[in-house]
Amino acid sequence: MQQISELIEAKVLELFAIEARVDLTRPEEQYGDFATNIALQIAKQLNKNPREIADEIASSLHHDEIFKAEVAGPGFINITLSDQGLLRLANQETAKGREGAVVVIETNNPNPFKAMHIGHAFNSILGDTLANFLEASGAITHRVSYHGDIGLHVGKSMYSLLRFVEGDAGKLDTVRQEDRNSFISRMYAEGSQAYKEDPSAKAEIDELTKQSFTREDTLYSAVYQKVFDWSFEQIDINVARLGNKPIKRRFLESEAESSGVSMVRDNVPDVFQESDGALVFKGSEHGSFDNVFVSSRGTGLYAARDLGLIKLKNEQFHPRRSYIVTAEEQRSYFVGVIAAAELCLPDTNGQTLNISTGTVKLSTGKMSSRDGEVVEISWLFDQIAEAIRVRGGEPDEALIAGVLRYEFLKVRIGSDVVFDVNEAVSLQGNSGPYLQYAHARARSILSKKEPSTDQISELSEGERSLVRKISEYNVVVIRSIEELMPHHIANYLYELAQEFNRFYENNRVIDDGRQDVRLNLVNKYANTLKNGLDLLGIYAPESM
RNA sequence: GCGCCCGUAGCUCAGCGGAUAGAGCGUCUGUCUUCGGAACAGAAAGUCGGCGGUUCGAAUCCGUCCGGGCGUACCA
Repeated sequence: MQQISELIEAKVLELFAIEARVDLTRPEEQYGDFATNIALQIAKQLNKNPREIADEIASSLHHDEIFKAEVAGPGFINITLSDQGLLRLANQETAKGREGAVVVIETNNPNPFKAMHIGHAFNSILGDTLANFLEASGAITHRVSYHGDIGLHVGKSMYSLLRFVEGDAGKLDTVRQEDRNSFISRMYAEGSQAYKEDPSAKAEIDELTKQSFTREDTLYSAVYQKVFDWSFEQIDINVARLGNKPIKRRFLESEAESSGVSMVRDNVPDVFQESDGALVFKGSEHGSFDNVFVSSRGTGLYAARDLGLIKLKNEQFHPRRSYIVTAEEQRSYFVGVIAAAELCLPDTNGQTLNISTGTVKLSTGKMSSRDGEVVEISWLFDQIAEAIRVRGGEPDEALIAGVLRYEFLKVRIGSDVVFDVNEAVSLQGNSGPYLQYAHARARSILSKKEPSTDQISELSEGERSLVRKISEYNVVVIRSIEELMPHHIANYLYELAQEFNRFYENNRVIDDGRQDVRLNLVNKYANTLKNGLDLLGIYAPESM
């Protein structure tokens, strides 16, 4: 493909003395394998009819044996490769645009002391997938996580927990392991409600929140530690169930806090200024908004912690790039935090990038969750498993994760995801299971007979369509990885699987006269699909 | 008010300077004694929010208006 572009560029230079950049696109199949609009682009400066220009270029290209060139429409040059040329294209390797660069990326950040919900799942899956992309492009990738182990949500949970244990932390042992998820979730919900409705509870919770920073009281500390451990046990389980790869280092807000607050103090008044007793960063001068980093009480706020976290990551990894995936409401906030960090730590300049996602909204369909506010991840797992069972399938973990991953990865990063459980769980059409099924089907054929020959001379129409689609893989993947936009791959893989299913309907493989050729193509297809699914972190099953 | 994001088929979304605007779901009609039907083929359905502009060419770029979301100092 690169050669074809260069060939045409050379012809344009030769015929018209113009140095132009020729971009090839993949047009609809009826037009050929590649197309370029170069004639339309240079028509004006040549003051010539674009079709004439296209004709000249096209006829000069005709000699080459690997393709034919035709002019169509207002002046497009459509290029069709020989079957051999197309097949060769289907075998290329992907490029390594980040070879050797050290990068850090947060791949999950649910908080302990409260339930993990669907929004956490979204960010986790996205972060993990982008980490796959970074790795695929050759970067030395460190997956990390970041969690809020201090603050108001801890106070709320501790309020209910201390009531539950009635002075004896040992009472927590009566909670069975399989109930811990919902137990933690209930404790938080109750504390949250009390905080809202009962002024005396609110005062108590504020006090318990302060204690989350120090944890000096022995009962508090014992309860805290136990539920902290449970929380991470559950977080690890749930994150793994999403299909995420393990993280290298877990960061906590408490450690980021101490690092961040001292950093802020050290940079007064150059970076931060005192205002009403608080330490403030004038983000409005840096494309953000003025924001308090250290409160007038002297405690670090969220921004100070994020600042400290940037420092900790830099010290530990010295990354070329550090990625933080968050919801869009934090977009402008992070512009400020990153600007402040770069002023305090000049060697982190250009290092930290905030990728902001849309929000997960719930459709108005039959969406039930215990408190009506959030959809807990464990509930969602159950719903998907049930849907698979209803269909007569085995709800193994890989399938469940595939449903969620694909649902979140198929939309462009930044746009909102309206999550409809019923639809996600329908397992039909443009869905994770469709792709997994399309893979299992192909592998099923291959398990009956192995492909032998790699000698393919001529392709039938249906075969050629499949090869044509396979040959698009590299371009799509390179673009997707470069832009860190998973949806390009997701959409491509769906089209690829559709193409295969079409092929499958009309082309008998085993015991057909063209068995050897077709086995080879099925093998190519299955490997291509698997590679793509691997990048998305979706398991490609041999059977299901 | 100011800043950022978004308005594409009934619904959910791709397409982000080019050839008749695509897909899934939903609706309607078919295929079906299957190398695994979680499939395939087809139909109906769109003033690409409105209006201007740039361009040989605009859903795509620019302006403006309308409509929605988020943010806008001691929450996270």
